[in-house]
Amino acid sequence: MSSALPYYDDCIMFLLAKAYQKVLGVFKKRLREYGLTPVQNLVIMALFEEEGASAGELGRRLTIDNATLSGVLDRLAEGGWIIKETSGDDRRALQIYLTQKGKDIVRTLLEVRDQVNEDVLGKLKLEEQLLLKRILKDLQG
Amino acid sequence: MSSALPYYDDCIMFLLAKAYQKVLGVFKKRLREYGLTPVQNLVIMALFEEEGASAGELGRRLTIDNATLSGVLDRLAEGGWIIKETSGDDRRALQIYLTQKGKDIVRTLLEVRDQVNEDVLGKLKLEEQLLLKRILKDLQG
DNA sequence: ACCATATAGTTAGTGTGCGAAATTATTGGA
DNA sequence: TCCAATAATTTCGCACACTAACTATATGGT
Repeated sequence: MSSALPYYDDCIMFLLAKAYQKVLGVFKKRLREYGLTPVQNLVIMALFEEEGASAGELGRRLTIDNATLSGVLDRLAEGGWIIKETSGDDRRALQIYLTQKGKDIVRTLLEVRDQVNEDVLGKLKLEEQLLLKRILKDLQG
Repeated sequence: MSSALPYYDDCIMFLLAKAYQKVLGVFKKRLREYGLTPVQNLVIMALFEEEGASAGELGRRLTIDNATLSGVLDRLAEGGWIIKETSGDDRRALQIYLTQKGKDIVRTLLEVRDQVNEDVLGKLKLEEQLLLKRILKDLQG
């Protein structure tokens, strides 16, 4: 007498999708007042950690496709968060820098991240939080 | 003496995003030969479990936005997987059914799900798998 | 019966993700 | 030096995801 579970209750893709969408929504809402999206946030933080990075370097660091990143960078430049220069060493490549506006938002973005982490993970035991992070990293590899 | 972690190593949104993208990619690749996307797969399975469902019911079950679902249903109908009828009870609503082609793919979709689960979760201990699923469900709520 | 309100679904606009083709610049031989 | 193979980025096309606006239908109260 098996009471069949719904299909998606045993579909890891579905479970990940919905957890991700939920968390992304929280993040998005918190960023709205700054006019930034979650992905734009990630790119700003990656640039803060690696000034003058090229698009390729950012893409590798963030696992974002070149084709996707190209548009994200355009919107960030248009919003005055970053500057795209062509590299002197290799004129195919970009050197991308945060503007002052970009640098000024970094502290806020760190706070937003920590608030979202707390919102989302707060209800879990510390050991569960650590295990979850470890497993999610393992899944990527 | 804090050796600062990269920003995203302590950003649950990022960790979820990348794990999800990885698993989604595996799923997508396995479905390509059938001409279905992962989301289309989900809708077919939900319809299999709830024949004649309306768009709203599918959306609630799968946590998919009406606006998104509308396009997904169009593409499924165009591919001959489903039929959209307007309900007699309430002419605003749809009654959506699998075609024979849609019913015939169900067994395959179950196999694909199980293969992907095995691919992705196989390296984890069983207790880790269960904990992961539980936590992901908790995050949604 | 009538109208305000609510509900089901579609459409438009923006952002993201990804495969594939195109563009421009670099490099390693022949 | 010149040309083929590579590499960095962009562009195009398609599929979602989500917000807001819109259409069509239902419903409840007067």
